[in-house]
Amino acid sequence: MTTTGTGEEPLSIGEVAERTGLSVHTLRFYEREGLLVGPVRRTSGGRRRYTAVDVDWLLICVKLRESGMPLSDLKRFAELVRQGPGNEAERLRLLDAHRQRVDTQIQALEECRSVIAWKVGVYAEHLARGEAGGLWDPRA
Amino acid sequence: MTTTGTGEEPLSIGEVAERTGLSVHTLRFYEREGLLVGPVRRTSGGRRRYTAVDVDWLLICVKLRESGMPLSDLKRFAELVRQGPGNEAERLRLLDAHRQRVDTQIQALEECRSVIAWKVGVYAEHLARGEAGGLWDPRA
DNA sequence: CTACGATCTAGAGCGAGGTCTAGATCAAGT
DNA sequence: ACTTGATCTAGACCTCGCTCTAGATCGTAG
Repeated sequence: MTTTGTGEEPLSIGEVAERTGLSVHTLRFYEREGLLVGPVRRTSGGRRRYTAVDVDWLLICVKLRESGMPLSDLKRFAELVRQGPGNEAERLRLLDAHRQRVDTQIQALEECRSVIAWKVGVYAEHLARGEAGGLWDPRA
Repeated sequence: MTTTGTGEEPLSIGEVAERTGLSVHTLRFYEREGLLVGPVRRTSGGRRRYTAVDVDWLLICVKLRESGMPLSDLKRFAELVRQGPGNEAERLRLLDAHRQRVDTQIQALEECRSVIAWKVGVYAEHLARGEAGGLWDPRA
């Protein structure tokens, strides 16, 4: 699953940026912040070489961020993984709490959507009844 | 719909804060930023008195913000309403564009949720199979 | 009249999450 | 060797959306 692309050759930061949708700046920033699971390998010349594992982790980060997980939680999660086996229960708690937040967020958004859709309907109907609609405005 | 409460008596900023969930600071901030549809009435002594219309507008603002509309768009929308009838088409465009963004966002969140749920499942299963699980870790 | 809490204005401060700059180095093409 | 473009580091800077402070005033309950 989560195939990263070209088999096994490590990728440059630019290539990873393309594949993850993060900017190279952000990739370096995330690394500095300790959001990665391990230190990224380097070439003899000092350039970063990302492995498929690195990229898979980043893709998960993207999903977690996209769904609103704060960097601090992401960092905590990365720390747990870095520590190795033994703390799976905590990792689970962290993820599950986030999942619940996402569910809540989806519900909230759906409510927003219906309010907005209703207002859109009001305007659409108004316009359909003719631009010339005289007595209208009721503050909305 | 959107009954605001006590019939018709204007409300103080504190009462509006309670009813909208915004802080009094934020209410003043929104006003300064031109996010309200009209200038808020004042008592002789200079205190704000919000009408039911003001509060209804604020409740809509809350929904739009909650669903991620930037303050700049909210401001634009307020300006359009302030200008009065004649620009309904633009109001509609603005709202409808936002509705689409909300839909996209919901879809994205649902995808995130399923990725997260999958990972939660992986951990849960691992833990169920016994804490003592020896060979495990695969970087996640 | 006195207290006390709520409100007022103007403006500073803050936390999150990047984003960009400068100046140097690396690596590949010609 | 030279040019070009990608990367490197450290650190400054930016936007967004509030949030808070100071110091004054209002208004209601004793």
